[in-house]
Amino acid sequence: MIEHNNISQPIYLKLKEMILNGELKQGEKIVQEKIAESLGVSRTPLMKALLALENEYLVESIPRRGMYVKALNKKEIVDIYICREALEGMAARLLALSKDDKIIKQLEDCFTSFLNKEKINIKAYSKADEKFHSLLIKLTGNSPLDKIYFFGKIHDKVIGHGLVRPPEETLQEHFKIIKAIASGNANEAENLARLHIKKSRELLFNQ
Amino acid sequence: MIEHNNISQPIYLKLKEMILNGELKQGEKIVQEKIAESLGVSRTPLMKALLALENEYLVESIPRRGMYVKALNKKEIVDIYICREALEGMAARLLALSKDDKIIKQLEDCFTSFLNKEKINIKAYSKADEKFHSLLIKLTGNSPLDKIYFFGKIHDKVIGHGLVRPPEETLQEHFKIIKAIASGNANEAENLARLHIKKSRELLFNQ
DNA sequence: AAAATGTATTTTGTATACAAAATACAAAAA
DNA sequence: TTTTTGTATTTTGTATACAAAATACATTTT
Repeated sequence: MIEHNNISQPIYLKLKEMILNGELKQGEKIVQEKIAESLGVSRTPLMKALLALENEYLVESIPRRGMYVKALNKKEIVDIYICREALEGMAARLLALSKDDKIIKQLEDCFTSFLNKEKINIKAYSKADEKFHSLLIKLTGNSPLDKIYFFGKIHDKVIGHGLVRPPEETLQEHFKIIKAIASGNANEAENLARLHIKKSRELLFNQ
Repeated sequence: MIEHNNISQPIYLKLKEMILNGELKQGEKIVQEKIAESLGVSRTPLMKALLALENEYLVESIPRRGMYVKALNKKEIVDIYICREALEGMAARLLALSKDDKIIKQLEDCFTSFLNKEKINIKAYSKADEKFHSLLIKLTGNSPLDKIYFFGKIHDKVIGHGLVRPPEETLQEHFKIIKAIASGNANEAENLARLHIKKSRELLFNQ
């Protein structure tokens, strides 16, 4: 039966999930007919989804050869962190300038449940971390910024558990960033947000 | 006759050109069959090109309605400039840290022909300006950064002639940025690159 | 005349068909 | 055995076909 309501979107989401959870492995070739059949769709909407994923650095196309799950080398990971540094730094600056209590609240809410905890659940914290960083971007209301920030989920895949540094170390930093935003100190907010990413990058790089 | 060597790429380039030079107007609907026929191709490779353009903020898709040439409002233009501020600032920083004479040479070459000129040709300077800013990004060798920097050409379209401020004002600034990069002063390079964009943004905003 | 309804046309979204390029693999040659 | 060559198979890139949604437009109703 033929559907006409955006099959591409679910395919896109499904493939993204499969890539991020490792069901499709790095470097693996995506044979269109095979994947299309396994998902019960034709190659046309599948191709749309793949092109979207290519633009998110999750899939790589080699013309006349096929689509491959993007395999990130160390340099690319570092380069992605450098981009995040620039973008999240700017986001923190913008939020500090906006002075909106609701924004502070939402950012704090990511982490309040982890305060004064003896042991922090890594899985839960990792999710909160991802939420926080993506919120930082979204709350700016700058849609071009949001459009080019698609790296958030990538490191999840790169680093097994999704965290480069332990929660004990980063929880503090997150609240410092929020505090700087709340105080309206744009320079401080930007610097702290950048330092936060930079520390992780340097740790990854010197591994 | 059926071709099998990336028709999408030329279509993409052609459409991009048509959008940037105004042949396709902002907000105009792109009726696939019409464009496909006028380009002598089918809808399949056209769709690939359109999806690529969508990811570059040049085309907007409204599901089940069609693809439209993206019309940028003032907020979006400002938001794009904010992104450029973050990205080009970071690029200038990276180049300053890299300390490579060839890089300095290439950046300088963009503008040397305009030095000590009585009258500067706007068209030529506008092209040089675009070259400079895209080089700034490319020379970092950071491919994710290059991938997310696709705004360079957009303001060309937004601002008629492609320049927000007169060459007399910006020529100086460009050389100051290059000088800071050459001296290896990363903070200075980043600040100047950001200020350069910010000034144009503020001018646009207060129009 | 304006609004509502129904029908015809257009256009999108998806599936399928098919040619050419890429790949796999077996047979022949070195 | 290793390399080369030729053939069969697979897979991509493009074109086309077709159903459903969207749009246009004329007719009817108020």
